[in-house]
Amino acid sequence: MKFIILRQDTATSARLGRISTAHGEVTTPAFLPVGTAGSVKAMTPAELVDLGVEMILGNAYHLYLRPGSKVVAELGGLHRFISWKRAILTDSGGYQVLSHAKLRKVTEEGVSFQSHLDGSLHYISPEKSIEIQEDLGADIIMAFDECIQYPASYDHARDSLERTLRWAERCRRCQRRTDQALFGIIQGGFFRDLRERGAKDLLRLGFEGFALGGLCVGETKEMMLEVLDTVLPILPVEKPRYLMGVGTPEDLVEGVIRGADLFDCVMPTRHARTGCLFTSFGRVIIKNAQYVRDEGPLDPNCSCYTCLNFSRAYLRYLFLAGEILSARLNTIHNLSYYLTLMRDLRQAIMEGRVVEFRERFYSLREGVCNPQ
RNA sequence: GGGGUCGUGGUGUAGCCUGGUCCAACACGCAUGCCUGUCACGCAUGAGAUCGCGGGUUCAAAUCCCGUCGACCCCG
Repeated sequence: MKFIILRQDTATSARLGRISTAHGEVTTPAFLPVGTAGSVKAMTPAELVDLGVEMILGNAYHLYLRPGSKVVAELGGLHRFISWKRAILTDSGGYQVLSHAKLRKVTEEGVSFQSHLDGSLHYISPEKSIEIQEDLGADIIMAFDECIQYPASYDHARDSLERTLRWAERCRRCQRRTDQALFGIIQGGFFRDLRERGAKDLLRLGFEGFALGGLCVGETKEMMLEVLDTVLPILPVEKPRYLMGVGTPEDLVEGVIRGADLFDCVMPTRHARTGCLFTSFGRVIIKNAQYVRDEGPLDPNCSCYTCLNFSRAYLRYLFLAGEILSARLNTIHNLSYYLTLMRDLRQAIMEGRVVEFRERFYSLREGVCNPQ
């Protein structure tokens, strides 16, 4: 993997860049749709390409459990298995330590889980996570970290951070393949000194990119932005910065302005399936009764397939009727919205008008949007 | 013409025999919100029935009695 900065904004920390991988280039700032279990739910790879997706995210934990990372390796790796020719980044499975909290046991050595699929016992260590991710063969792989819930005590956040740092070092050391970029993950909860330590200690281990983890776990917007303001400035300019699990359209704008390059989030795809649609005016909850006879497009400013061809009334009907097409059309739109937002942000960086973009982005939402 | 069963929110039901704890419960539906390194799930909150109608018994009736209307069934 290679990363170059094409343009650095002067008024903000935003930057335009390009990641080159064996599976194509990714222009940053970029949003990665989430394809946890080897598929971006409801989308075909061809549709993702049409939307302009250059990299997707897969998950080591899920693919290890099913169909099995060895199976994927035997079938030629994840790209070939899911027929996705562009770039892939795999998550280490660390987040599942958090999301499957009930079933976990964390020790210095690693984490034991009970499978959420069949209850069988499994064990993932930093070494195991790297092995899985090398079997999957993504272009970018993540260090195995521990993501803690919010709120967390200082002592817990510190212990967890220190363990995550030791795990990061083990990940670095056990890496075999040289054609995959390994990113480290900065934890530290919402304590400024811990985040600073997490970043500085991780820098010394020499990863090819740096991620901020443990964000958007229940903290306030201000707290998250404070972490970004603390950590992003001390990261090396020449390495990609990745905000894991982030976030809302607003989060993306704020992240880009602070110098983040990569984002992934289930929000556009999951919300598509649960009827919450993103538009230039804010969120539209498509099941609401006010759309029952609404013949207009979901977002008049959007030129995706869904907005060009279907009415709000039809989208509402499809959703309430539980039609599969609802998930598909909604996902096409939400992903289109996210990808267009990122494309517009990149354009704004290129043209040196990031601040203006931000103002317009927020002003469109004032007063007009669906009351939250 | 005779006999029987049933009528409870939008839908389907529970409660009725053994009247009070039912200004009525459950499911689905409906309405509003939530969802941030994903079980196409899930969660929260809310609206909605004078218990077909009328009368009676009783301190008290969705519940017992009488009448009546309606739906369905059986016999003629």
